[in-house]
Amino acid sequence: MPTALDPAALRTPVVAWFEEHARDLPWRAADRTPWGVLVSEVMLQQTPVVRVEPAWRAWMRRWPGPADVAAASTADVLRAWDRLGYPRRALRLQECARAVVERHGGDVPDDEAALLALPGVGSYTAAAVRAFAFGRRSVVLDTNVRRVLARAAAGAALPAPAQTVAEVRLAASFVPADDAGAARWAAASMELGALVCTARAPRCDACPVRDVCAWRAAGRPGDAHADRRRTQAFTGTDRQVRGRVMALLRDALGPVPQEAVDALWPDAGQLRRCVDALLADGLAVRVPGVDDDTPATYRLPH
DNA sequence: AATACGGGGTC
DNA sequence: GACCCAGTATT
Repeated sequence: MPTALDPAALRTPVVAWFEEHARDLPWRAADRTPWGVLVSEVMLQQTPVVRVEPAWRAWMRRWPGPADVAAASTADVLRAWDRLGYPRRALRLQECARAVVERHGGDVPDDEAALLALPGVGSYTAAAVRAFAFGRRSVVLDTNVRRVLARAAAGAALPAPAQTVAEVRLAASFVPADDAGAARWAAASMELGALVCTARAPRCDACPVRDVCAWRAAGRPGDAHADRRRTQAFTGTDRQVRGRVMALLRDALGPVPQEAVDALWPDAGQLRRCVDALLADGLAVRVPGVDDDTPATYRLPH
């Protein structure tokens, strides 16, 4: 086991690099609001920055605060979400807006427990909102930070498939004690992972901590967990079918007849199961025909 | 601890 | 065609 990496030896160059190279993202602007930060974090759950940015701008222009989202039609919310993926996140975001209005008078809370209690907010998002919206200390551990620490501190090519307690403890040991420093480290370490210490082709030559990186020192060994990482398929899965149904309902001007839904997918059984699941999830609504001769229609929830 | 959950860009 | 993306909720 190599000598433990001194937190400051990693932090100082990374934060300095961040001052120079931070992207100019709208949810980082001086006029940002806690709600805007929360919206960005939910949109960024499994969706890349480049796709979120335009959607976030349009969303925030249309619904600047949680009360605006709370009052909106769910159908409009789902259409504005468009193709950001996992539309249940849009549903949760609206539930979250309503919870912020009802529980907190329209102000995003800044304490961990209250944030975690909001729909769609898990450990990462709660920590990120604390740091980026309120400048408070928290342990922000997303896929970027996990990778940076796995390489720089643990000498591994990639973090383990599932987050471990040891990993959280390691991450916590790098977080400065003060609020401002912790928030800065969170943003800087994430940005390094996003721009330099990337999953695919890391730009080690441009890395501010190449001299202290354990992975680089070890000769950039391969991924030890490669055998246990299974890539999730998409083609032919329920996720693809659900996506097609949601796209049809989103783009439709009015109710969609049963036969239009039926034409979406060749496997009638799978399609049926997926539509039923969407109804159960609250992502779609089935409107029965007025009599036995008129077919049912489908639409987004109001 | 595993699994479900979108969709698109990139190598 | 595989891999990845500022994860969360459920089982």
